[in-house]
Amino acid sequence: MQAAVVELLADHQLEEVTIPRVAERAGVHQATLYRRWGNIAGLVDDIVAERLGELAPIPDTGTLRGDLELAAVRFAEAIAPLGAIMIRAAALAAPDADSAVSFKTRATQLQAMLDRAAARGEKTPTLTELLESITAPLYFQELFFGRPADAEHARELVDRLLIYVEASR
Amino acid sequence: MQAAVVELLADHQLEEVTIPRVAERAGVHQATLYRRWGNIAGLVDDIVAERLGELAPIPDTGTLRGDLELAAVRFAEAIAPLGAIMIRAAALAAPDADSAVSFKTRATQLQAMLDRAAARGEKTPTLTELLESITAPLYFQELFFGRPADAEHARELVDRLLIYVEASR
DNA sequence: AGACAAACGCGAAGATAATTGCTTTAAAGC
DNA sequence: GCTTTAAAGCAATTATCTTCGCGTTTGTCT
Repeated sequence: MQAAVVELLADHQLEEVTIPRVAERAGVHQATLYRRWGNIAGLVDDIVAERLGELAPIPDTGTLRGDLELAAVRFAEAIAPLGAIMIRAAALAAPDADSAVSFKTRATQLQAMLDRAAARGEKTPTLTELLESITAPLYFQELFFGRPADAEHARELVDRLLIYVEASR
Repeated sequence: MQAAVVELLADHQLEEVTIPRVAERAGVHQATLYRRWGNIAGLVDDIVAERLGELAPIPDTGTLRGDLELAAVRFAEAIAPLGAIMIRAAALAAPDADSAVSFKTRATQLQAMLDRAAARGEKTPTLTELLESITAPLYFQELFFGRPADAEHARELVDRLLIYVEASR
């Protein structure tokens, strides 16, 4: 299932990736996909969540900078191969229940990461600051400029966030 | 045309806003819309660009902070009434030619704004830093949390950017 | 093994969207 | 005022998605 969607996204426009096509490629019946996910957005969103869970687990390196960088780089690498298209598809599904849950879960884990840093006595950003300073720009660049998320950019963003945190607290 | 789309977006899901429906509401023939825009995404993207041009002209207040705040607040106010839905629709159309042009135009104007500040001798962020620190978070919050862009939040982001710029240059 | 529940396969029917050739209206230039 | 050109209306055709009832498989529990 995962494979079929990723392959289709690789050489088709997002609008061309439909339930019937995914079903054909995956060798399952369309009705199965419609029953399980309802629409393409739900399916793709599920896959993004799955990928992030596998490829971008929340790190625990012992320092805030280490955690942030690893989290950011992993995140960038997990979404990069799929390009802007997958992010757009995931964004489409955003406000409904399921994807909200997967997002919330991830947010909770990131919060725990920040809490660990705070417990060590480090100056830490808020979760919102983290999401807005790192996740948001990575998504944004993909979405509007087609710039794939890469490790170097991710590190740059972490740096920017930490400079701000140091300066303002 | 504008009106028909905005009205439909007001009380329908994005997927329910289709060319045939917009055409009916606007009292024009669907073929007209298909010929001019090809699909819904192109149409919506056009409308977003038009709105931004009208409602969020690039300011020239005399100070960087003033410019940034006004630009951010206007931007937030221009997109807020449309909610996440319109951003998603615009994002869908992102990488193709037309929307790239409108985006580029806007980016050029913002760059000019930054240049003016630099000419006055102010410490200025890069265009990328501006987009990533202000535009990206506003989009992100709308997209994933349904939090409408509001003036206060916009100002907070400007503040964050300027603290960073002061601290790092 | 047998019984049950849950998920999947199948194909057809129904609904909607997208395209097309042609006609008609409107506008612009001369 | 007339000609030319571009855009909009129109309706039929085509393509595509989406849903549905029903039978079959698969896995689990006893």
